[in-house]
Amino acid sequence: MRQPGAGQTRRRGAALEEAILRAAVDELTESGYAGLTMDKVAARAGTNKNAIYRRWPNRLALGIAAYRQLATTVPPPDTGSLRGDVLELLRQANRHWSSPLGAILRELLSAAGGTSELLAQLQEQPGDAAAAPWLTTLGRAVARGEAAPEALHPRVATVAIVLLRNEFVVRGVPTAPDDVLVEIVDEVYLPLVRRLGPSPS
Amino acid sequence: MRQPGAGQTRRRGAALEEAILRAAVDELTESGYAGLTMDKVAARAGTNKNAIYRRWPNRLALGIAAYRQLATTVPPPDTGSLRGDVLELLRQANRHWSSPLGAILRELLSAAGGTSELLAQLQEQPGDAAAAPWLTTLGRAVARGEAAPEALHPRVATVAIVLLRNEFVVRGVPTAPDDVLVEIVDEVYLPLVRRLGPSPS
DNA sequence: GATTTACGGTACTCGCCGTACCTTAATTGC
DNA sequence: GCAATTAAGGTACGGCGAGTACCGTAAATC
Repeated sequence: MRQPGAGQTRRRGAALEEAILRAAVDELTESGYAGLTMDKVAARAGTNKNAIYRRWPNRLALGIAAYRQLATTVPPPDTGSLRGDVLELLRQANRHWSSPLGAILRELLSAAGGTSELLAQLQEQPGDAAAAPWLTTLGRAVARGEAAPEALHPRVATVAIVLLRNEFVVRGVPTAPDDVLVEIVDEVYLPLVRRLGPSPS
Repeated sequence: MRQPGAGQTRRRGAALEEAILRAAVDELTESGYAGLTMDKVAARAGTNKNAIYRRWPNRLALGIAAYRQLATTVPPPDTGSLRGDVLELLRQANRHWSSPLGAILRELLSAAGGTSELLAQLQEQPGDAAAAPWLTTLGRAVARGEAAPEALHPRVATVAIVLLRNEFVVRGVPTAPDDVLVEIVDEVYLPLVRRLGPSPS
C-alpha cells in the first residue's frame, strides 16, 4: 500500500505504532504542538486517524507521547562545588527551555492545563523540575560540608529550578538572561541551603 | 431592539461596552473560560460578535478583560509577626487559587501560553504572584529586625508565593494542603529571609 | 437636515477534533 | 491449509467555535 506495485504490506501492531509515533515526532518538531493535527500525523504515517485513536485517546496524549520520544536525559553535572553544579543545572534547564524542544514542552504544559495525569508524565522530563538531579547534587554538597543536611528535602532542593521555571511559565520569557540564573543561585539558593544560622521551628 | 415595542434604543460606545463586559463576566463565572464563547457573550449582551471584535481582538483578550472585572484586591495582612503575615498571604493565595475564580485564572494562564503582553495583565492580579504585598510585608519585618535587609528584593521576597504557585500550575493540585504552606514558610521562606549567616558573594 | 459613525442581523468560511461504518488485509486457531 | 477473528485502510460526517464579510439602519456629529 505504501508503494503500489511492491508487495502490499499492511503494517499492524507495534510496527504501525512506531510509524505513527515517528510521524508525530516529526510533525511536532516541524510545527510544534499547535501544528500537530491528527490528520497530518495520519497522512505522514501513511495511515488514518482510526489507527491513532485506537492507541491514544486524544491529540494531547499523542503529543505528550511524541515529546517523550524526543526528550533525553543528561547526567547531572559534577563540578566539585555546589555553586558550580547548581549553576550548571540551571543553565542546562535554561538552554532546554529556550530551545525548540522547550517551546514544545511549554505548549504541552499549557495544553495540559490542570490535567494531573498528563502533567505528571511531563513532570520528570528533562528541563522540567525533576527532583532527582537536585537531590543528587545537593547530597554531594552536604557530604562536602557545603550545605546543611536539613536542606536535603525535595521542596528545598528544587527551589532554584522552580524559580527559573517561574520565569518562563509566568513571565513568558523566551530565554532567561544569565544574570537571572546567577541571582537565583546567589541571592536565594545558596543562602537557603547553606543555612548557617539556627534552623527554624 | 431589546424590547420590541419599547422605544428602540440602540446602545453605543461605553454603554454597549459595559453590557458586553458584563455578559462576558457572567459567562465566565458560569461556564469558565472554556465555556466562554463569543456567540454566547454576544447573545447574552443582546448584540452580536461584530461589536465584540471591534473592541477586543480575540476571545482571550475578552476573557482577560472579564477576569479583571472580577478580581478584587485585598489589603496585605499585618499580624505583627513575619511568620504570621507570610502564612496569611499564602493562605489568601491558596484560597483564591482553589476558588472558582482561581480556576478561571488558571484557565486563562494556560490559554495565554507564552503571550507576554496578556500574561503581564494577569500578573498583578490578586492571588497571583504580585510582588507589591510581599515587599510591603517584608519591609515591615526588616524594620522589626525579623528579616535581613538583603532579603528586600523582589526575587527573594516572592519566593514563597512562587513556590505555592508552582504547586498549582505545575502539579495541577486543586487545593494545597495547609502543611504545604507551613512547610514553604518554615523550611524555605523564613530560613531564607532571616539569613542569619554570612551573606554570599 | 445631511453626513458620518458604529450597531444589529445574518450568513459564511475554515480548521480540526472525534466518530461511524464499511471493506480488506493480516493473524490466529483448528 | 482454510475459516474465523482481529485490526488497518478509506472515506465521509457531525459538531463546534473562531473570526470575517456585507449590508441595512439607528445614533451621534456638524
